[in-house]
Amino acid sequence: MTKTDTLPPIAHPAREEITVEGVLRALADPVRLAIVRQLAATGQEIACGGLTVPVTKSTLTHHLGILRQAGVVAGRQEGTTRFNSLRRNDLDALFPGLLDGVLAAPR
Amino acid sequence: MTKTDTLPPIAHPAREEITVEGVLRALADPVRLAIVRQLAATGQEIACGGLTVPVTKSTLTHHLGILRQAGVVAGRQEGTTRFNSLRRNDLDALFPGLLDGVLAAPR
DNA sequence: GTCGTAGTTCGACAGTCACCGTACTACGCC
DNA sequence: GGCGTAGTACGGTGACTGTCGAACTACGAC
Repeated sequence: MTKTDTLPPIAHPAREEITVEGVLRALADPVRLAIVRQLAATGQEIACGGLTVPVTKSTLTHHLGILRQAGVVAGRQEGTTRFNSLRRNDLDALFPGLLDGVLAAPR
Repeated sequence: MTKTDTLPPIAHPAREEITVEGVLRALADPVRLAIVRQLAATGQEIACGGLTVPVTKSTLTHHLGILRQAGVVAGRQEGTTRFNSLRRNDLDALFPGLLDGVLAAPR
């Protein structure tokens, strides 16, 4: 059928699809770690333009894509703005303590 | 003086030298994750030859070097055998919950 | 001394990755 | 409609990384 059934704008992995290795690989980059830290610090959604990272827009899109594919962040489209949020519930449920351990680290 | 003062055979980072990013990067590889899992499962030292990994000896040496540099594992030389152990104390002190979260993950 | 075993070192090679600039789409406002 | 802004897609490039085989060192046993 050609009607607009559900029409998911962005693809995210289901909770069961998230793997430790994918998450670790996603977090093992200074830029992505900075993104996650900012999302965790505010505890709110942040638009791409609201993230403070030392890379260009295209590179930022690249990193957000990796974080999204790994199941670390979720994206919500609203107009031309894309709001990113941390999938804390899923990560804490799958890997309890992991995210807190990473975020608590001084460096 | 040229006497044998302490004479550390293998160089490991001090606890303060360990960084989150380094640890994450070290763990973000299936082979290294398998090594860490085996070390954690037994809770004891394991010689290089006692590790079950699908790579050659030289590649295994390479991975152990990365894990050691990151401060994840410690190596102790005894004759021609090198015993590897998990630096659980240091990791738990620096990043509480991180290692447990990783190890508890089903995949 | 000789031999076998444990592990490291040294290129070399293929694949991946972070990064960028440019071009493009989509939305909102005038 | 026309324009500016938000973000994505694409193509390319340099750097890093995982992998291997072969050569090497070091220790222990015979």
